[in-house]
Amino acid sequence: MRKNRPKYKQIIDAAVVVIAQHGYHQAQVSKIAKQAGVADGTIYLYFKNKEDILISLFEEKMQLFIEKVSEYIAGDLSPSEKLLKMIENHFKVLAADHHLAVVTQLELRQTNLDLRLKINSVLKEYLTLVDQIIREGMEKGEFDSGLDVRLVRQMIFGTVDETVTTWVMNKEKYDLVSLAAPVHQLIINGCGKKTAV
Amino acid sequence: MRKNRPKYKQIIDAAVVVIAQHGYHQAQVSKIAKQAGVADGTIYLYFKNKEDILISLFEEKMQLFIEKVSEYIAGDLSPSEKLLKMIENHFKVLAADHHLAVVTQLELRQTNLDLRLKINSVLKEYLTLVDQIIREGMEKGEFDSGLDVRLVRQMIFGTVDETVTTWVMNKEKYDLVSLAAPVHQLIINGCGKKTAV
Amino acid sequence: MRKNRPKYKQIIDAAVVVIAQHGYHQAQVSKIAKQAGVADGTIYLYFKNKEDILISLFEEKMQLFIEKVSEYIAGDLSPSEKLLKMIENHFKVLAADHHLAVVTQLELRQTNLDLRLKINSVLKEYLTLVDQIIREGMEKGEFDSGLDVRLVRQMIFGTVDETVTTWVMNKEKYDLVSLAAPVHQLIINGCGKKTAV
Amino acid sequence: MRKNRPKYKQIIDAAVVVIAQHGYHQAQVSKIAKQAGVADGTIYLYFKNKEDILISLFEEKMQLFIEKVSEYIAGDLSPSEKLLKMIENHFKVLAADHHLAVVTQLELRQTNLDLRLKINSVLKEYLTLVDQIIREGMEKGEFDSGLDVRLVRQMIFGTVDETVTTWVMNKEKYDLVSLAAPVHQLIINGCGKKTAV
DNA sequence: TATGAATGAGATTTCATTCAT
DNA sequence: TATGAATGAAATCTCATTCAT
Repeated sequence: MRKNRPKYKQIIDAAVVVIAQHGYHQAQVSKIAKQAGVADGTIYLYFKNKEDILISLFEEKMQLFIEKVSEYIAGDLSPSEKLLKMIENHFKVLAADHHLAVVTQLELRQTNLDLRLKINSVLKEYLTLVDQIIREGMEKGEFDSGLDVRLVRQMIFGTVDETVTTWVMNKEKYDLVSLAAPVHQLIINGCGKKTAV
Repeated sequence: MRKNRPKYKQIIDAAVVVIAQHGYHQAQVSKIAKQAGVADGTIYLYFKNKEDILISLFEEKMQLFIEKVSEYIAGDLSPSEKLLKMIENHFKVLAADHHLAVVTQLELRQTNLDLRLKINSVLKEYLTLVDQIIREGMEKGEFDSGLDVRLVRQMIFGTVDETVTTWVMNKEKYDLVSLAAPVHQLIINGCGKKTAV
Repeated sequence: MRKNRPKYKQIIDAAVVVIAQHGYHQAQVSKIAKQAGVADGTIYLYFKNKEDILISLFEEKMQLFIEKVSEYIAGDLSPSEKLLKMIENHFKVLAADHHLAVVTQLELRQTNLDLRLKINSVLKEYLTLVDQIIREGMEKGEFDSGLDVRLVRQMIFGTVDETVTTWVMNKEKYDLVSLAAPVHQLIINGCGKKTAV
Repeated sequence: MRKNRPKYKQIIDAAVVVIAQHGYHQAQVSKIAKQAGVADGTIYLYFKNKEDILISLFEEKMQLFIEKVSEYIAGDLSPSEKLLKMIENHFKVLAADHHLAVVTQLELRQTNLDLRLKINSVLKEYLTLVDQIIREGMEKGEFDSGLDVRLVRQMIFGTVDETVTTWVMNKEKYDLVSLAAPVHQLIINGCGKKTAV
């Protein structure tokens, strides 16, 4: 399996660094090869083409989110607590890796539509986990049972994503992780059962 | 003033159509010129360069959002109602113009970072209006007075934007405007005063 | 006759200024028109095309050289003195008009071959006057009767031209006119030591 | 070193041919590439840009002049004989290569000022050799010790250059090399009759 | 596996010239 | 005569990908 070959990860990490430092449009294959310490042609022994590097990069890094969140979901926290953990994890991973944050929030969005659709389908697995939390919350009576799962998922992901992007665009000059609690609160309020109307 | 000359709008509208139909990276100046019914060189009598077309396009169309929302804000609706109107307007404008929706949600995001920052500064005016609604809601006691305005704004814009993008990516196969009420409800719940905890 | 119409000289003078200030390749017709205070289209009422402006400019300015030299030739100076006068005049005219010097020595040489050939044919009249002086010198026994007139003319013009060009390229930081005497001396006497003076 | 790679000279020679045949302004990179038998992009592996091709071309060919003249200078000819050898060499090199003559005398002068200044600084090495001959002649008492070296150099180079240019413009229809002696004679002795020989 | 020299398609922008007013 | 908005042809350079070694 290609993923086990040493240069596979080497090239992906080089891509993250090069894209973060030079920007998506200045991240030529030759620059990535140089950063990875391999020849240009070697890239093509591990990846079908440049787009494949980016998708693989996204798949690889998305695991960092999915593995953790899967753990939380399997655990016996309440749905609201699971959501908090998920948001915290999302913020922590990106706050811990500046390059990755820049790449996922800013640079990778400059790609063509075709690539974006492929990235979206990688993202789907993550979003499905969000859906599971929402459904569990509704079933357990913690969230309003009349919620539109898709809309709520969009609210959650939209809010989280916009929060991270704004943070990156502001040069990460405030603490992202500490925003997890208030963001969670805003979302939970939105999902919460109406006490009395 | 260039904006009053007939070909200014003509070229911008042509750009929207061409970008929507062919995608950002296939929207060559010559294609836009042809669609606008002018010579390639004529484009440069109205716009400094290709990037300038896109920024102008965004500025021009952003007015469709800002003017309406400014009206609502000036009116005597409650903050919650103003927010609903804003969301409705946002969805209506984009639902009514397929090309524009594709361009703003998908194509214009493929531009380089530099252009995106310029687009963001145009967007700022719109976001400021959202801030005004949030603040008014907090002052009038309709929203929780302890809210972090920036976070709430990010939630609102993030949710609305994600909702529209998902709708566009799903080929607009369901009704966007009817999502205004439930999206608004989700947001209001998030902002609402805690009745009892 | 077009040359008598007021805007003819106005446009030529504008061309000299614009070319001197912005360089040949940045001397667009629209810039010349603006400097001359006329509309772009007006240029074409006086000149067939851009090339025609330049040739006319050269013809016009070449008169400054030819008229004077014709006078000297008609006078009763010795051939050697006539040559000195000619060189002096050449240097004086260019030293007195910085713009003209830059245009003739540097900018006008960047034109395409076709234009240069036309300019050369304008120059021919001037070179013919040089030939007359040489021939007269030979006939009067002041110059060696075995001289190849064409070669001598090339030496004279080549030396004079190279001297002016070097002076312009050195930002005209020394006095050009005072070089007339030694240049004349070199030409008349050559480098060889006079066996007896 | 790039100069040792076979395609470096191949491209330069192709440039000389293409420029001579089609003229400077019609010497597109793609034409040069085709003539050199390489792909357009290959040009840019050897040269920074189009201007770099021209400067390199000039540097490369200038060696043909400099090497020979350096030899003569090192030899034990008299200064006057060295000068004759230099002029002869200058004429021989250009007479032997029609394309090169057209390129250096006509086409390369149509370039913008910036490039011309760079070419001039390459030329400087050659002119320095001329200066050496002049100084040696003055020291050895062969030339007038009161000469202004710069002026003499301008006379020599101006005369030689003008002679070659005229020859090229006249379609090289007479023998250039046989002009070396009379040109040398003119320079050495001037037009003045020797009072005693 | 690994290399890296070579490939070649493709698009923005300028500016001399025209022509309807 | 005079205007100036509109025209449209034309060329440099980049960079993902290949393939002979």
